[in-house]
Amino acid sequence: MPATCEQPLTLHKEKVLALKDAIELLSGKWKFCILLNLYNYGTLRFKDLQETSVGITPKVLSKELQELEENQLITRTVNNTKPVTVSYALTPHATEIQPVINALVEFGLKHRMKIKGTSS
Amino acid sequence: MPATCEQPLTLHKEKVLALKDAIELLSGKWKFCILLNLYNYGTLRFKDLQETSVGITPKVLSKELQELEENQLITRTVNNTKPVTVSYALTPHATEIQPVINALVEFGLKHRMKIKGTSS
DNA sequence: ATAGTCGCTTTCCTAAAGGTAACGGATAAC
DNA sequence: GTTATCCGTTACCTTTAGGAAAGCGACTAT
Repeated sequence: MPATCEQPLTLHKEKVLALKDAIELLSGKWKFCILLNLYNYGTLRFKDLQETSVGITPKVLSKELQELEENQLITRTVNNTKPVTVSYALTPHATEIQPVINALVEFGLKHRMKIKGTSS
Repeated sequence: MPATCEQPLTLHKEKVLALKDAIELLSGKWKFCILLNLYNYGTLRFKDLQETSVGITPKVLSKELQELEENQLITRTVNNTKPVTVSYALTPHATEIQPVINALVEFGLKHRMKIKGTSS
């Protein structure tokens, strides 16, 4: 039905499925933010993530971290420190998301200028 | 607090804000999918989008399109055809999102192989 | 006049996301 | 023994996203 079709239909459908997988995994208010902080700082403890992801509550942070770990995007390491601390870090597999985040950040910056300049 | 800091704090905070803006705008189950279809086909009518975004209901599609239009990512054009048709197309500003979608698709493909190969 | 297409809108509902607040065990400092 | 830190968990609640089903106005074809 569409007027133009730039690529085979099957290839396009595969892309749609892959996109839906990625969305199912990463959508929500916090996951990208958590990952960005880990990209920037390398390794962060629970409390660090609570502070850098401004506004998140411990309950939600805990849940997001579990989901990211289940999907092998981060690792969880318990350190035997004085009060127990837990370190979170990215897995190699998570580096595949870095281009996504970079692109999102860049779009966000441009969109800010575009929209907030227009509607004022 | 974080162990390593690869860039100035202010720059990082700006990135976090831009990322949150982008997430607020694009998160959800359908927006990326709609945009991908428009990238692929160039221009689509309401019903085309309903078919290519498999599973979406007219109500939700309508809402998503309105939000995308409000944010100047797509244009809405009413054609004076026999039964009324409406064409949706991307704005130049929307091309900024293409890298995001490409990166998401690529991640989705790799993640499929990684996870579904592992857990079987 | 009946039935179909297209682009929605409306109503109703459920499930999930996410927030608030308080508490828990472990350990350590005062 | 009281307080504090760290990493959560639990219980409860509100908000939002999103799905199901039906209808509607304009037009067309039979």
